[in-house]
Amino acid sequence: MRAKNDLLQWTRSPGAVEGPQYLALRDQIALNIDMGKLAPGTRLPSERQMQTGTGTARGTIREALFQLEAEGLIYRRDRSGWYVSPPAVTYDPMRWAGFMTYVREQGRMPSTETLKKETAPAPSAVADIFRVSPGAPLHVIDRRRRIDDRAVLVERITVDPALAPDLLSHSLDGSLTNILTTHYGVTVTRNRVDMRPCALTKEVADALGAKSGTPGLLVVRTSFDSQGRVVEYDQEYWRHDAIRVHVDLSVRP
Amino acid sequence: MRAKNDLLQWTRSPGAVEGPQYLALRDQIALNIDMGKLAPGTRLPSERQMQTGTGTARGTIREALFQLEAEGLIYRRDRSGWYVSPPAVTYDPMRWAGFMTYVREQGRMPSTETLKKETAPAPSAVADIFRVSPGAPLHVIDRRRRIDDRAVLVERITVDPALAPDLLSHSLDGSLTNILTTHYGVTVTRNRVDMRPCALTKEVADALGAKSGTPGLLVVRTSFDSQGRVVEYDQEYWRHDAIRVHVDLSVRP
DNA sequence: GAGTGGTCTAGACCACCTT
DNA sequence: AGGTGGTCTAGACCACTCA
Repeated sequence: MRAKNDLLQWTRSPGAVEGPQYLALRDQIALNIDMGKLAPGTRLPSERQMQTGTGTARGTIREALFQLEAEGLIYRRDRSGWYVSPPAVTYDPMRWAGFMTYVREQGRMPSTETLKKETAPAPSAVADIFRVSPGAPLHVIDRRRRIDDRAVLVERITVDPALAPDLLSHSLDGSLTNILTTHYGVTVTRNRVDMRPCALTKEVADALGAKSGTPGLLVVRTSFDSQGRVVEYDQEYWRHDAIRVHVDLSVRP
Repeated sequence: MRAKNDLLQWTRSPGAVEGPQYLALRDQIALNIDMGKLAPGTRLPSERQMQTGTGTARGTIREALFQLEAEGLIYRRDRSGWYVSPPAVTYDPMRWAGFMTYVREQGRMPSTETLKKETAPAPSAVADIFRVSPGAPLHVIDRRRRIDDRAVLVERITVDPALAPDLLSHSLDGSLTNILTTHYGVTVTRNRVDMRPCALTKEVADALGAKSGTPGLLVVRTSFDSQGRVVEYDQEYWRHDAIRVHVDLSVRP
């Protein structure tokens, strides 16, 4: 029953020289976020609430929200509402630290959840990477990872059973590389990382509680041992607003 | 005058179990692109043409196009039309090669254009980076870079005049690092790179012939010399579908 | 000047989350 | 059960590109 949101005060100045009105609304909300009036995790008023008073169509309001989503300032939980994004964590591919480590280092709370684990025949694309014949059995692990209880990525890890036969009998909610090292004597000596913007497919989006098609970042990591064998092949689908990449290089004298 | 596009044959199967129709159209177009029926650079039929026959509203068609844009499969030229995206180039921050070099190595045609060069007072955020007082004069260079004639990024480079006094009198359409090395004896020994998804602001979007708010990737590079001084501060705004990042690391024995 | 995408309105119904 | 976002229709006018 209270004046719940100052967001609605965005009545555009009539004589303004500005552009489209959805950008004016975007600016309004962005300003509130930047000034800290809307803290991370806060839920925005509903789309229909933002309409009240203004003669604005709902579609126009949604345009402003999509814009902010693309910028990483807000995100949505499917059919629940729009929320202010927490700050992104920084990922440094040059360090060998795993998710649990570097998230914790940044003062955040990481957690991992195994969604599925099975030994399944290799699809041909993956078989090529492991240099086995298509259809050969490979361990496949699907996990979901959270930061401060917000799901930020799902990943599919593929491991060759030749290197770690009964891998799936372990608890996989911690560091996988750790298990490979400790229990199977595997040593990773080379790491390849590829990154590209993408849109989340329905399957991934569902697991993240997002809408299919929301922007994401695909990070593919391939680890090799000293003999050049692929140890671990990891496809990570990130919410695009949750990650930032940082690389620092010096010339070796 | 011909049957110009098979894209319109996407009449959804009536009894289908599938989801929203904009995703069906998305799949249709994506399929055509993947199969090579729509080559990179090809222009899609206009939105209103895609409507004809189907009883679909224009808004629904646009939703499919936005989705494909977010995935990086297509892009738009403002008020001109939708086009199939060319393949992305791969950027490896660990190599010290510049844009002109690595684009050429990948069989593509790079070009650079200087939009503006001036010596202007430092905004406080930038002054901090260079460790000068706010308002101190710094060289600022705005450039636009293309791959195969398509504008893919605009960048703003900031250089301390103390290191390169008459830098702006040079032609800046080539490698800037080259000029700094050759003419001013500056040696870069450290490079820091930061990356994050973003949305293109109006100013940037205009320079790229894109619509404000289209998804982008911000790459910030900071170069230092052996004494730890900032040599070059470079903010690159990329079309998100034009770049892919690749890092390869081995343990040093 | 014809055609394009960009913006906006004013409805509607649905699946799903929340309480 | 009520409210939320998700999808969709059917218009309209505008600014701009392109030939």
